[in-house]
Amino acid sequence: MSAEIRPKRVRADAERSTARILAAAADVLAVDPNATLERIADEAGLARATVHRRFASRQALLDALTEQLNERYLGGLDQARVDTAPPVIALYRLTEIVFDLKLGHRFAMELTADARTGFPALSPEAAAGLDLLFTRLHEAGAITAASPAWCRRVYLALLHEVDRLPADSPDLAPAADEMGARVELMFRTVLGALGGSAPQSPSGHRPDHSPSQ
Amino acid sequence: MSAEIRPKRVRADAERSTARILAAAADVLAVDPNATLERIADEAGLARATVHRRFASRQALLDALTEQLNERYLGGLDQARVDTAPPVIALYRLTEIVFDLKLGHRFAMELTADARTGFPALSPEAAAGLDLLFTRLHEAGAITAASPAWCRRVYLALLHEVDRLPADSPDLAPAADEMGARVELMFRTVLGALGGSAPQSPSGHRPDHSPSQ
DNA sequence: ACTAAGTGCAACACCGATGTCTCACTTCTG
DNA sequence: CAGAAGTGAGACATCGGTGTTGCACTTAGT
Repeated sequence: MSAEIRPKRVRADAERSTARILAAAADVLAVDPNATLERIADEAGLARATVHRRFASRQALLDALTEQLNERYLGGLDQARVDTAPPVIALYRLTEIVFDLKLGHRFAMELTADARTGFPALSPEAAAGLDLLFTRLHEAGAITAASPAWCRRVYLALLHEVDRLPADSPDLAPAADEMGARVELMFRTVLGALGGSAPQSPSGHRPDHSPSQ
Repeated sequence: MSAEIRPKRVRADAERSTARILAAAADVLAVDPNATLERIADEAGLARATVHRRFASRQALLDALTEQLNERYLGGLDQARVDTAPPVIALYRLTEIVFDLKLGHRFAMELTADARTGFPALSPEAAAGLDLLFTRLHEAGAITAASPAWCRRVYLALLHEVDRLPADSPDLAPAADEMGARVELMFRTVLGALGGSAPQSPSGHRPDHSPSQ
């Protein structure tokens, strides 16, 4: 095995291809986790061979996507000040951010599932971040659910459902922008699900009028 | 239409095989929706060829399973008196029944998803039954969520999560029997998620704690 | 107990998805 | 501008899951 020196400089367009593939994969896999590489390449506007050039195997692509996803989650957790801000505020902000990422939540949800389908798990760091948030929410009395793991599951499950909700659903009515409405619904629903009284709670902040900020 | 292959008269033997296959399929597919027919046959203790004898194709098996599932849901909806009983009671009873069915909720969840994966939809009748229940819940002021479709999605999603929750989760503590604990958690969680304040449950438990912390 | 139906086993063809390779062509980069 | 790196297109091998068939054997029904 000769010490092969791979080019340190990746050509700009190659990097762009990689990005497009990952983006396309996120989109396509969000809808159908069993989508073909052909389908993904198609969505990315590239040839299937190119996908194989950038990613040695389907699994490699999945891994890379998972990694990217986890990084973004991690970034979101950080940006939402999950560890320092008032937990209810942090939850709302996090939800906003996650929706803003526009990443396939169906795929993201699969991160919580076992690897039987070939999907790796949510990174321990990201899980820990979420756990911290829910622990703080519990301590603050904003929710009654005790175990962070359960909260995480519920959060991700509802995230998926809200994401998949048709834009013209009556439950999305109140807010002006659609994203805001989704965040609103999501926020309300998780808090309720985890035993917190979202809208009328004195400790909770009420995002009724201007939810996006 | 029934997807089963029945030449003339079905031998009791064969019928039993069919049942075992359907049961095995429900179990296996609940964990991995992409499981092999081999895997299913294995679980049923039968040869793969036999599966093909009873069901012309994988899709046929899926259809039959879906049909069976829908029938059970329908039976549960009826048994829970969704149309006449006080809606909150009906919800609790329905949840009990559905958990009792021990059907793969992961698979059941897929019923709500699009047919991209080859999974057919929840039958209109069953959907209508659920819709009726949630409409009545809304009218009774037990929940604030307006659209039955959204309620349905949340209900099924949470059903899946509660089903997949490890038996030793701290959130399952209160009740004596595990099933009861799951029903309890499920009941509390859906009502909360849909904007209702979880009342004293029919089983006598008080799920809400005073926010003394 | 006799017969028809059902099953296990193994072999086989088939199909779709994955992964590899080559070659002509395009696009970066220095 | 020139060479290197990247790409598209297509052919090709491979692999796993599906569906079929034949044959020996077991089981149910009357």
